[in-house]
Parts: sequence; structure tokens; C-alpha cells
Amino acid sequence: MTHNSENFRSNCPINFVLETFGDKWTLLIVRDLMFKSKQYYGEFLKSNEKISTNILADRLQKLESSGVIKKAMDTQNKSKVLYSLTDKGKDLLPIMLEITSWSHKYDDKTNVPENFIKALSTNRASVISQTLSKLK
Amino acid sequence: MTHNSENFRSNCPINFVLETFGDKWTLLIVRDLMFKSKQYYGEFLKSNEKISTNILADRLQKLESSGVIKKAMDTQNKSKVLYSLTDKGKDLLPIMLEITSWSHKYDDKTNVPENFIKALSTNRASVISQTLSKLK
DNA sequence: CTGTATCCTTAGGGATACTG
DNA sequence: CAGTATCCCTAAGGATACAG
Repeated sequence: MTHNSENFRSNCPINFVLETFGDKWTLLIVRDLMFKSKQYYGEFLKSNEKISTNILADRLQKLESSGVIKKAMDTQNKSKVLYSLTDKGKDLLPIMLEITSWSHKYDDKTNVPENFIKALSTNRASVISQTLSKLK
Repeated sequence: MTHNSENFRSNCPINFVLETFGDKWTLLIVRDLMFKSKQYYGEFLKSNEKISTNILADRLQKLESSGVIKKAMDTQNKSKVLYSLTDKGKDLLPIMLEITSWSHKYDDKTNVPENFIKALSTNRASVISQTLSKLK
């Protein structure tokens, strides 16, 4: 992905991720794909944060055009579309894990399984490989 | 920080960071504090992304009330205010580093010193301690 | 220099109806 | 079920003037 003149603000790596993920919704879709094994449009709609259908469609498009996710036809059911992470999307996993750790530390309401947190601090590499192996 | 009813959407750790950092500006202030040694209002204003003064004031307030940054009077110059990261703010460093790696990998325009990237992959712990030691 | 305040415009996003 | 389309409103944010 290259910068387009529309949203280009700087050559900073922090700014670069903000151009794609600097909103309230986009990263939730990545989360659903990465940790919740969701693949279908309707499954994203059902998440707790209640994304609306027009926003979901918009973000799926943007994620696809930025190469973070890809679409495929469900071979079993032709009317269904399967969404999945590309390698670029999968590479967001370390960021997601650091976010999870930070929130777990600073938000008492954040709900993450204790054994996941423990595995993360003691055997991070295996958490990564296991998470990736579960992806569709 | 606890969730307030205003922006509460779920108990998900990913959502939790989005409630604070899910916009185009907030994380840039953290970046300036963490990597650019900026401490003054006017310095944030001068960043490449050109944040406007009302947005900057709003984000500084929100970051302070969420405990990520703190204010202090400049002892040399009473009319100046010094901003700095709290421990909670400093703990964002691993997230920032993962973001930097990802952007460096996927955006050819992203400008990060090569020796920083190399140090990050070969001696991450020392990058962390060195970055923290340079903080005001 | 460090903010506040105001005005104004645009983008984000909720609700909902509709289509294949 | 998987989206599109439309309507409408609010929040985000740019520009700029002003104040301590």
C-alpha cells in the first residue's frame, strides 16, 4: 500500500497505521477474524459493539483495498462470502497481543482469560503460533 | 480508568484501547512524547501532521484524564507547562514498537532509521530500556 | 507561549428500507 | 443471508480570533 494524497499526512510509522486503523471500528473486524474465528458478514454484525451494516461494508472494503483482508467464495454455499486475513493482516497479531496485555493491566473491566494472559507472558511464541494455526 | 456509560461498548481489550486511541490524533501525541522528546504544547502543534489547536487541547485533556499523560509546571519558566508520560503511558511502548515494525514492513514510505529497525529485531529489550531512559 | 472560544464544514455513523 | 442505498444527525475537526 502506498500513501494517497487524500489522507497522507507524514511518513511516520505511527501515522501510517492510523490512516488505516485510526477509527472506532476497523480494528474490531481484525479482532473478530483473528481471535473469534468469524468469517461471515453476519457474524461481524453480531459483535457486542454493534457495528451498523453500512459502516461494516465500508470498513470491509477499505481493509480489502489496503490488503489486510481478502474475500473468497464459500465453496459449500455459493451465496456466502468468506473473509479472512492476508499475511499482512496476520502480521498485526503482535500488535494485538500487546494491546491485549496493556488493556488487561490497566482496565479492570477488560475480560481476557487468565490462562491466555499467563501464556502470553511465559510463552509468547507459542501463543502466536497457536493463534495463527487456528485461523481459517 | 473505568468505563463510563458514554462510550462503553464492550469488555474487550481491543475495544478498550479504541475508546482512548481510536482516532487520528491521540496516538501521535504519545509518539511525540515517547520518541521525539517533545514536552510543550507548541511542540506538538509543530508536528508534520498539523494538528489544530482546539483538537490538541482536547486530546491533551482526555489523555490526562485517562491517566496516560501528566502535566507539570516548568520550574524554570512558570508560564510553561510540561507534559510527560505516566507509567501507564510508558507502558504503551511495546505497542508502539510493534506498530513501527509493521509499518516498516508494509509501507515503503515509512521512514524509520535502519539501525533502529535492526536493534528492534536483534535486541528489543535494550531498545525498550534505552527509549525509556531518554524520557523526561 | 499556552491555551479557549467560536464559527463553520465535513466526515462518521446510526436507523432503516430495500435488493439479489 | 449479504450486502446497498438513503436519510438524517451528530461529532470531529479545520481556521482563526482572542485571552492570560
